[in-house]
Amino acid sequence: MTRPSSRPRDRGIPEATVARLPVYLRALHGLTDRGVPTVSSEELAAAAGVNSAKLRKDLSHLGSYGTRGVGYDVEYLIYQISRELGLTQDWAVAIVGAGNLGRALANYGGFVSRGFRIAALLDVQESLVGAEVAGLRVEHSDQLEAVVRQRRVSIGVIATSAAGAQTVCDRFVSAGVTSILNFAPVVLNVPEGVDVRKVDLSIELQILAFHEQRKAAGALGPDWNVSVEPPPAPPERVGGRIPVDAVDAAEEEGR
Amino acid sequence: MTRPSSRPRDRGIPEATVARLPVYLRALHGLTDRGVPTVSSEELAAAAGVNSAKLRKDLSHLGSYGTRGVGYDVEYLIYQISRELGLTQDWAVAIVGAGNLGRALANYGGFVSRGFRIAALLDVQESLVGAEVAGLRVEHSDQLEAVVRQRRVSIGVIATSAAGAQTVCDRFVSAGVTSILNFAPVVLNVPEGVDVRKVDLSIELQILAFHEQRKAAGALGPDWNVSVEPPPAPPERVGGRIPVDAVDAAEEEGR
DNA sequence: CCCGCTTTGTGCGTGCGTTCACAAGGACAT
DNA sequence: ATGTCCTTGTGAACGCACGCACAAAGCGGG
Ligand SMILES: NC(=O)c1ccc[n+]([C@@H]2O[C@H](COP(=O)([O-])OP(=O)(O)OC[C@H]3O[C@@H](n4cnc5c(N)ncnc54)[C@H](O)[C@@H]3O)[C@@H](O)[C@H]2O)c1
Ligand SMILES: NC(=O)c1ccc[n+]([C@@H]2O[C@H](COP(=O)([O-])OP(=O)(O)OC[C@H]3O[C@@H](n4cnc5c(N)ncnc54)[C@H](O)[C@@H]3O)[C@@H](O)[C@H]2O)c1
Repeated sequence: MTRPSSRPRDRGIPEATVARLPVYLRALHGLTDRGVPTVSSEELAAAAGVNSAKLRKDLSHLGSYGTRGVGYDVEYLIYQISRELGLTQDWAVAIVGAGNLGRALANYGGFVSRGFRIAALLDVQESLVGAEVAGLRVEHSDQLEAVVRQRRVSIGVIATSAAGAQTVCDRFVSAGVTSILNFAPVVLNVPEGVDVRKVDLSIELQILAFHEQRKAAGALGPDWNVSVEPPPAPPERVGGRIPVDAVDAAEEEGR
Repeated sequence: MTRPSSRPRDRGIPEATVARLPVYLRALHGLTDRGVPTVSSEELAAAAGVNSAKLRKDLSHLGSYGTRGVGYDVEYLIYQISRELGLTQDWAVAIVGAGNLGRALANYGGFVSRGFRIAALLDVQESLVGAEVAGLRVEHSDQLEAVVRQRRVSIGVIATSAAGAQTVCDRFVSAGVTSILNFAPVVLNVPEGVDVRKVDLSIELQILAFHEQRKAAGALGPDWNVSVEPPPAPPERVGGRIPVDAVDAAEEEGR
């Protein structure tokens, strides 16, 4: 009621919606490439692999950008979603860990495509420092804080071994980074206000395995995966309680 | 009421729970490595980064494996979760695409650690075929169907360019693979009964950017990201409708 | 100018997931 | 054997997300 604008009636966009906006955006880019000027919610939803009602509700959170009876103007919608996601500005990203994964990330074209710029690639290992990867020179991770401040890094990517992840995370945070993307198989501890997203290959595989097992189980009857051997330890109590304090510190390479 | 067993009262485990079981499993492995025999829901929850009530409810879906007043036997719980996830058996995985990412995946130790075995690494590019990566020889993707059948591959990983992803996916499916992990920035089309999980770096970054922008906006007042330029196209209608059929076919490198 | 067609934007019912809070259960000491 | 203490397992309340179904709105044709 306060503003006559047709934009966001409410600045609180549901998290589930935010996670889908990039998918819509990609589908829309595909449409512009093919010269399509306008798209209906039905068509766009199909391209994005979602329900059309869900798509419309998602878009309605940004404002009223469609035309009834016609659909959405592709270019305009791209602009609006991009702005909402913050892609109209440049984001400087620092990658720590120049191993297999870190180098693959640095070489990844899709990284740069939408407003994300790799500002630095850091590693602790001396033998890697100075090497050139994707037009970047690997810098020593001692420089982390300096690099973050000087190059206005706002997103940190952790591609180190699991052992180093929490330390790197802490340093990112103390340098002022409040958005972190973590590839190491560790639960990171961060203060309030810092966003962490994790990408965990091992977890994805395990989820797939679970469903795969289900499918197989259906064909073979119930209880087929119950081992003939008795469970390894009929939970027999022996020792007393052992206090566990720094549990989240010691996690080893991807289980 | 039918079975006296203390196991699954209900075989339907919530999807959200399944997604967390691997996290618990990892935390539990960390505990065994430190020789901890028993853990309370409070401690384990802290290690996994979740609410303890949620942890208990999650575990309760598998059965009643805790001891009141004491907690959970670590080894035993590891066994139960592993079995539920299907990790007590071996899963053969085939990776298609031996580019930067595919090679990083093949080299990834955490891949093999828990019952997952890389059965093949395939690529269409002749110059890559025959190369050795992580003890594997790259094979030509013509061999996909043969490899899947002969080596009992049940999980397919797609690490090709976006353009090739759907084709590879179709071939996986027709060869009988019903679980697919997709790294290409494409919405895959699969028949009922096939599970697809996607890992999309670009989406994760965009979600982070969204929240990062939010935080900055709070400090700078509302509407700060509204460009001074008028929106690129005051959605002015020109041409007529253009039918869009194969929308999901044409997607380009990660936007 | 009005009418019919198409598609948006959304109110509403439903179901899932999260969290609180507590009774029930088991271990250990006495 | 009994009491105390601790932790599990879960009932219940709440909130979010999804999808149906429809009224409102714009467009084009007559
Ligand atoms: N390779 C994959 O496909 C893959 C997939 C999923 C997850 N991961 C995870 O990503 C991480 C990296 O994987 P990778 O295959 O590149 O491993 P890697 O061993 O090849 O590379 C790790 C790099 O991080 C550096 N490093 C370690 N500690 C550091 C620190 N404190 N500061 C700065 N640099 C440090 C090392 O010097 C090394 O170069 C691992 O945690 C791994 O579990 C990898
Ligand atoms: N590199 C990254 O960090 C990263 C991150 C996220 C997503 N991705 C996505 O993962 C995919 C692979 O990335 P990359 O960096 O390894 O790219 P890349 O170009 O290095 O490798 C792609 C490989 O796939 C092969 N290929 C293409 N079409 C094929 C087909 N039909 N059958 C078999 N092989 C085929 C190519 O020959 C090439 O070797 C891309 O879709 C990319 O968008 C990459």
